[in-house]
Amino acid sequence: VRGKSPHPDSTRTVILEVAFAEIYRHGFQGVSVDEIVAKTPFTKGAFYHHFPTKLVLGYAVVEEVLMPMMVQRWVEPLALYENPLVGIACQMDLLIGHAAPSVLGTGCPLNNLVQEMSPIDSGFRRRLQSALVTWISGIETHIRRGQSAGFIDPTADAGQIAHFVVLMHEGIFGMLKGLGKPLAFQPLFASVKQYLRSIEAPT
Amino acid sequence: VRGKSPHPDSTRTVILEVAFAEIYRHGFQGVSVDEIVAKTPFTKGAFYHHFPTKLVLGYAVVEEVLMPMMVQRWVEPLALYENPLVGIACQMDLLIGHAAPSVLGTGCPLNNLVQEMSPIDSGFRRRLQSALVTWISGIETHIRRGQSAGFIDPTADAGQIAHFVVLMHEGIFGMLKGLGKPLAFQPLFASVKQYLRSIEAPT
Amino acid sequence: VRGKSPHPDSTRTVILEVAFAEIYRHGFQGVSVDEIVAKTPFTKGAFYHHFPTKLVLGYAVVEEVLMPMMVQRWVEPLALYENPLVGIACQMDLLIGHAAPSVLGTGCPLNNLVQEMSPIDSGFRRRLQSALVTWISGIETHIRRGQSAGFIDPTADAGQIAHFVVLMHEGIFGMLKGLGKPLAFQPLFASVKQYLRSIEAPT
Amino acid sequence: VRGKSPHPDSTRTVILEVAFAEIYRHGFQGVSVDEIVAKTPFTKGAFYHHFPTKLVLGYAVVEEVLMPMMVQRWVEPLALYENPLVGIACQMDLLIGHAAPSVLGTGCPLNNLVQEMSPIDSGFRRRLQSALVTWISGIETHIRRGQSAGFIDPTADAGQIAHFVVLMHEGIFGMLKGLGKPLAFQPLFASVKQYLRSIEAPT
DNA sequence: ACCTTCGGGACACCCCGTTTAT
DNA sequence: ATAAACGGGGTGTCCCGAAGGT
Repeated sequence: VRGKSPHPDSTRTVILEVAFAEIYRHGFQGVSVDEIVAKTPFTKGAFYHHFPTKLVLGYAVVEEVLMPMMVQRWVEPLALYENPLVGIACQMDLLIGHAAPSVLGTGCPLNNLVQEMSPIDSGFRRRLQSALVTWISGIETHIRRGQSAGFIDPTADAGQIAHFVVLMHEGIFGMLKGLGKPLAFQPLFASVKQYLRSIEAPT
Repeated sequence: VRGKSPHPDSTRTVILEVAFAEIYRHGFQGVSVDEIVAKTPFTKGAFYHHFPTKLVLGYAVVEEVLMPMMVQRWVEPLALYENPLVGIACQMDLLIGHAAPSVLGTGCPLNNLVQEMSPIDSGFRRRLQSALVTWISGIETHIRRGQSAGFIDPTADAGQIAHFVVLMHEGIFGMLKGLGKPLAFQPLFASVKQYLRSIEAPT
Repeated sequence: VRGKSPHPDSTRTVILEVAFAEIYRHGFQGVSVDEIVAKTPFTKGAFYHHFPTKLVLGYAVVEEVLMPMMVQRWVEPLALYENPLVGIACQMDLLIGHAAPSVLGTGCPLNNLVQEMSPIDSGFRRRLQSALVTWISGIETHIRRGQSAGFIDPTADAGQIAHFVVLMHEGIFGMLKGLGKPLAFQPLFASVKQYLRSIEAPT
Repeated sequence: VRGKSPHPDSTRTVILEVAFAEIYRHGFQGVSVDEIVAKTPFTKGAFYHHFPTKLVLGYAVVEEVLMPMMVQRWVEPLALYENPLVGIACQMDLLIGHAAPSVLGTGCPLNNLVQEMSPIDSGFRRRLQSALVTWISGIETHIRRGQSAGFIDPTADAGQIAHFVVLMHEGIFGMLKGLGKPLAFQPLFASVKQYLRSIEAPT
């Protein structure tokens, strides 16, 4: 944050966002630095001024773009719902069931990177693991709130539920991507709702 | 099938298996033809004698190695169990819960390729989709058998259940890969069993 | 020229010789692989088929081009002279004093590489050291012959003389290169002859 | 020398000295501007404020660091000796024979640059030539003094001797660098002394 | 004036998947 | 079935200029 400029570090930010979009679509190994800079108004010289290597760019994308996005999309909105189980189902229906078909074919950005880079590079592994844990922890907090508020079976293990909720998100993304048919969402979503009902507090 | 040789097409088979192993670990884009042939007793010339391009090799790996393997590991063993729900749980516990930790870090071969290649190449997409559908259909057959035999709620949608069962498999693989801790299997497995119980036939 | 040709591996040889010439003129660090291949009828792909890295090419140039050349130019011709001291002086006069001025400005190939690469890379250092030792040993053999034949003071240390003879060769090359005036050869050569006279056998 | 500042031109001086040291070890082409500035407390911007190009820096290193150093190390000390031949031998023994082994492996700064840059760039060539001539002239002055004082054969050509003395310095540096063994100094030094004796004034 | 951050392209070395000649 | 050759592209570095703060 330098001086009075309104766009303090726009170059870096622009590169990060473009890189995120390209990595999202072609994978980290499938994108070249040339392709990324070609989609920005800058050159490779500017790129390597901000990021020493492509790998470091990848790390920055995870930390500065992907992780905040996961929290913003999947955790924070839950605060708007009194019953977190309702929130989870509604958000899933909203962000996946009603998403553009093109997005569904590309899957979940976090899941994509986990599948591709976790076994290859430990730097990625650590950061992606951290993102996953953050996501799960965020869900867990809301599950506990739902237990306190009497919506969820208080004897259930909140952490275990949170893990499974995230698993179902990743699983849905993966299945839609693999099946290539957005229509597959409804049956899968039905099973999700059935699971969520099974952990409601007994009335 | 060349005549008197006891290993009719050993070259092609060896390449396929080596390629499968390398692709499994580094991804399709992360492996080079050189690396693959270096792990076989053959040369690059032999490689291009059997496969016109790297992409065609990838297709052959999916069709001739990966897809049979999925059926053999996840569908056929279910025939050994009277109750398919028990079979699903037992196989999952056996092949994932008791697998070597190194395998868990590399995930599910099918899921890996789906995540990496489905959005990039339509040839891969079709073949991987076909593999997924085959897997799901195989499960569905056993689910129907379980309904007929009175183990599973007969009013449930067998196809929907089969989809979710596969989703849970891929989800577990993905979560274990992302969390990097094989210990995460037990809590996830607990949720899987809870779901399976929820679709049992009412007694 | 391929097949039953008497030059079975011409590509590698051509690259080696072109590389030697370029390195001779611009130094190893001063030449790019692109420049080298541009001066051959081949492409970069062919280059990296024969040499895994630029460094390995450099090693091969030392071993396969430079070292044989030193022996051929500075050691073998001495066999033609009954008195090796005469041979040393005549060869020096012939190969340096009457060489094209352009050659003198570029110095001695061995000395050039020693100055540039010895302190930087141990692989170069070992090979260049070996070339120097070979040169010195060759000279020493002829010095001993001269002692047996009664031309050289038999009490002198043949190895020490050989070292100094090589030193004078490198020194002359270096001075001519540094002074940039081929005319400087005569006074330097006069001192060389004076030294050689000082080790003649006493009459 | 700028007036009231206590460090008149420290930035430029610091860069020059760091550059000299780096060029000494890796050669001019082997050092990058980045490496040089990284070893100073300044940035690349400061560098290019003082030196328009890397080449100009190289020229400045020759003129302002290397050349004064040569005079100071190899010419001025000779004034301390009544007999310049003794001075030459003693200084050589002192500055080479008793130098740290690490220095010997890096050779003579002047010689290094001559070998590397003289054939490549005329600006370097002129300046290095000038440095060499200065060195030789300095030696020649002392040789004449030695002739007047009766230590050196008065019929000898002082310029020729001076050239050969410098040749021997460069030759020794080159041989030690190439052979990689500081132990080689003694035999070489013995030959040097023998040459020096051969030009003594006849008694 | 001095120094810094930022950016620009050209080019470095090396590897890629592939074809051709043998 | 092979070794040799092919180019185009991979990441990263090079030297340097531009705009602006102190």
